[in-house]
Amino acid sequence: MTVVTRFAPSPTGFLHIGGARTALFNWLYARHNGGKFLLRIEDTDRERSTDEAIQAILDGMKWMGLDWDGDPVYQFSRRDRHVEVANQLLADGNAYYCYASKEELAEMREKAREEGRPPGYDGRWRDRDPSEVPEGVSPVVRFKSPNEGSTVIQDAVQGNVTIANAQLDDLILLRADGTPTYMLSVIVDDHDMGVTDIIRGDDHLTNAARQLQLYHALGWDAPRMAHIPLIHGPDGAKLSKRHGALGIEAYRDMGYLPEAMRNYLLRLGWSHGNDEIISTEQAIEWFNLENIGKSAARFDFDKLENLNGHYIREGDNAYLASLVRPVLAQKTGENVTDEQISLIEKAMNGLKERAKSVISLAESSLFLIAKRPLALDSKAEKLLDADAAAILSRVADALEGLSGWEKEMLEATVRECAESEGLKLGKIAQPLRAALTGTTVSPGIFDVLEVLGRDEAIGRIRDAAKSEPTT
RNA sequence: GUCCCCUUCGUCUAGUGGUUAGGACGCCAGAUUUUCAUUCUGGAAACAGGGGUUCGACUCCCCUAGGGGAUGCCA
Repeated sequence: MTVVTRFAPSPTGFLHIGGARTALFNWLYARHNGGKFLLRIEDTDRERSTDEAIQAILDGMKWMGLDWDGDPVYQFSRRDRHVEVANQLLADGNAYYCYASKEELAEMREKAREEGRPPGYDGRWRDRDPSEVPEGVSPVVRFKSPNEGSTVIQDAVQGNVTIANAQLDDLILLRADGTPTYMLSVIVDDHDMGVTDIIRGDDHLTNAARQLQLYHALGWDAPRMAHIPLIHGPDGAKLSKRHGALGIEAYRDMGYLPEAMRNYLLRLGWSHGNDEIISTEQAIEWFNLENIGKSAARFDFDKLENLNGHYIREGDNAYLASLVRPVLAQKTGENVTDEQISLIEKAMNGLKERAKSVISLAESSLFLIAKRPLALDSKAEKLLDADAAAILSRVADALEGLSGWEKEMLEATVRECAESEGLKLGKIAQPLRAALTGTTVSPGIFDVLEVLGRDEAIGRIRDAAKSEPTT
């Protein structure tokens, strides 16, 4: 049977990191097995679902590079089908109308707690005579779940998990207003969509038992299940919207690459021996359910950043330049020209070696597109004293005499200057760097010299030396 | 309260009865170097506790502790 997985977020907020990992695992599993990966938007909570959230989820998925098969399924649009199944359950005697009020429910919960019993609805309308139905109360439809025995979840990650049926109360299938609840909708949709494997957070583990009972009552085969552990924040607490969980777009804005996110998230909870750097292609080849860990993991920015640095260093120069472009535009408040981008692309080898994020890549590119005279930071300014100015002036003279402008000859020339001045290369390189970049940190100085080009480079050196050509 | 799950360096993890308990991030030291990074070398750092089972337990069982999840007319 072809594998069919799905990612089923509810659009009540953005796509957070845990959801992104769940989506990734489902995607990898489907791709690994040559199956389908479906997307279903669980928007049955009309109060809290928003179009903005749907858009954020779609955008987040696209950014992560997780493409789904077919069109997204909007759960709310399938409500008639859900009601139909509820009616079938009713007709088969597997469901019933319940007229209990919210107050009664609250009482039941409190009482159960006091008596140390499993909490929940006590089933008072399970077998009640229709003549007792109160006036003017619209009932909910409840599932008549088994009271005896137990339900075993054969989970691909958690192993066999047994839950006593007495622990599970009669859940609501249809609300008083006639709309289906999540518990009903998921199983109907998973069944109708032909989902074979459900991979989701283990906060759904108890739900799984309830859903299994429903599958059983309906005479349907249940999909295979894999409940993956949740991701915690750096402090070990639950990573939730309330606790500083960020939407996936926040990571994009912080300058993380999607390939780094994929690698990091994959490794958070899944392993393949000692492998750390795992490309997406490799991940598709290797991914399985067996190697998913059972314990919750903490999110660690340091490791993400390290991976991000790796993928930036490995990244294609034109690709990186294109990512830098909007950041630069935002930082300078000006439009970035194609010429400037090609300049940055040319300098990319030196730039990307030093970057940990697209943001820092953009920041270190700034000097390339700066206008003369350069603004100097305080350290650069300190470096450019009178002595330095005099030396730079002579360096400018020497460079001006050059017939070409290739890195090798630039380096040879500067080294000669150092030798004739009786100075170590560093004594010239640092002032030169300050003059050319306005800072004390940059790619190799000869690369900078070459990329900047003759006129711009000499101009910047003269600016710093406050000198005119001597000839 | 009730039920379920988890527990190897600070963090992510490998390990499936016999290992000097391995790797990665981070940290520390050193090498390379025109700055910063990269790269390379080395170092400190862990089996939650207690009982069993066994010739032998990180690996199997039980208990305790700690952590997490569920307990909605949310998903």
